[in-house]
Amino acid sequence: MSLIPPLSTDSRLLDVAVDHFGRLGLDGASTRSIARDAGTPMSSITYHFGGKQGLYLAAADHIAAHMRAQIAPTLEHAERLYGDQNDGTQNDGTQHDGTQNDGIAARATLHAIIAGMVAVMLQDQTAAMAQFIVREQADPTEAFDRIYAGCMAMMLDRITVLLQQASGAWITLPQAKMRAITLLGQVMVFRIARATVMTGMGWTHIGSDEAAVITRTIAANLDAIIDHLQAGAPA
Amino acid sequence: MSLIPPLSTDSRLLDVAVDHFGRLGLDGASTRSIARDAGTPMSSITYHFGGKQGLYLAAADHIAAHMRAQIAPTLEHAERLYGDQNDGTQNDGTQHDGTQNDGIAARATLHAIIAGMVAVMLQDQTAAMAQFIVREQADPTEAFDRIYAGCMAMMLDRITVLLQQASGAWITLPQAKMRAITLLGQVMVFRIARATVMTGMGWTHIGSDEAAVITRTIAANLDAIIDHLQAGAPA
DNA sequence: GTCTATAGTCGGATAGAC
DNA sequence: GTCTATCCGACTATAGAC
Repeated sequence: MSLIPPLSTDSRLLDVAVDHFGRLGLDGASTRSIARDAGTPMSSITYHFGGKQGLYLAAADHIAAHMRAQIAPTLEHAERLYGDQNDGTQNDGTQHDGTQNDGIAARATLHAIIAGMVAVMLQDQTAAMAQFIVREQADPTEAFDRIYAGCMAMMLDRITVLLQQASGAWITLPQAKMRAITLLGQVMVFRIARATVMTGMGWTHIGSDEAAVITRTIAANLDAIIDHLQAGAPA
Repeated sequence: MSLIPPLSTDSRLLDVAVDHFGRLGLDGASTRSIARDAGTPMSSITYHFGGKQGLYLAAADHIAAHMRAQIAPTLEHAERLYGDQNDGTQNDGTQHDGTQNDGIAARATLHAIIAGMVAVMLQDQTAAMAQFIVREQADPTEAFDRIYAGCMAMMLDRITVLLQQASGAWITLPQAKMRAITLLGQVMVFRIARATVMTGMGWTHIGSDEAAVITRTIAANLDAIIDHLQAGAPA
């Protein structure tokens, strides 16, 4: 919320806090270390955020904002390319005919979103954020509510609606949401179970080649699932 | 390893340790609390396990053993039903003809394994274990190696081979392993992102109905993926 | 084998100087 | 707004009684 460039005390504290809280948890992280890494005395945390807990909640908001900022451009770009799914007009102003084109556009939008999510998951800086979120899922506090409302709800809902459109509305909304969650799992596993992926695949790092393999695999699964749903076989 | 029923000091310590280390991590958990919950003085940890780190590694082995014990029966049962994939004989002694039957048997075995894994993930007691494993993936120590070697390698490899057989060998081994990992992700998400699932689906608990919905959804995705691969469209 | 007592370190909160 | 100094509680490890 600061107007000063990117180096104010509270902004530095937030970045360090996300990293430390993510890696160590609320109890595990120490305000002393966070303050030291941010180059400020410990009592500045009390001054700016009211205490450890206040900093923790601010870190949660910071994570939600980061995720939103990373995903939003992909979402907008995809929907600009393939047309808004919610009205009957393409971005060039022509009408399209409903189910068929909607399905194709929805599928393409889904591919773009999934690719964007994979890219975010492969960023180094999302490691701590992912751990923060995972910890909050295991024992949700107010921080989870903020992250859920701040970015997860939007992403899940968007993917759910697109899946329903892409499958030709053969499935109910809860069924589509379940599919959206399994898609989330397929993307998430490459962040959360990174060590298993590296060991299992025999990879030493994840470069552009490995990233492409990951994206292609999930994209192929997505196509398989949509085709299956279009064939009218909801489970 | 104790021969005394199920209540020896070290056995109680191990159970409590898995829970505490899982929820709080190596640094976050305290030997004081673990000892207190196990009803034994803190110094018994030094005596039985050499210290905090020793207890931590023992907890990792305990987790691997638990997972193996939970999954092994499902694996054996499935392969007893549908025949061993590695030789040419059914369990009734008759020969089968190769690709076609192998594919059907492999698919059925995969369904049984996935259902078993989902059931394990929905157990309350796997919450702490999953968190333990997630934490080790983010910053692997010797504990991860033990868990990977102790159960994950076996499960991943088995699923990989079965996927290859079920798809009629249209895909390479690395491609099959990638699919196995995405399957793992679909199962995992219902444990790791439990709060998101509950909020997103509007569930208040996961009973047998919800468990059935989860299993059916992943099973449908599995069929979709296998069908897609059989059609000869590897990504 | 089991337990008590203690040494030494590090944590968060806070008061108050500047 | 920024920083120092201090209080008090919790932690691991260890020595040694029984």
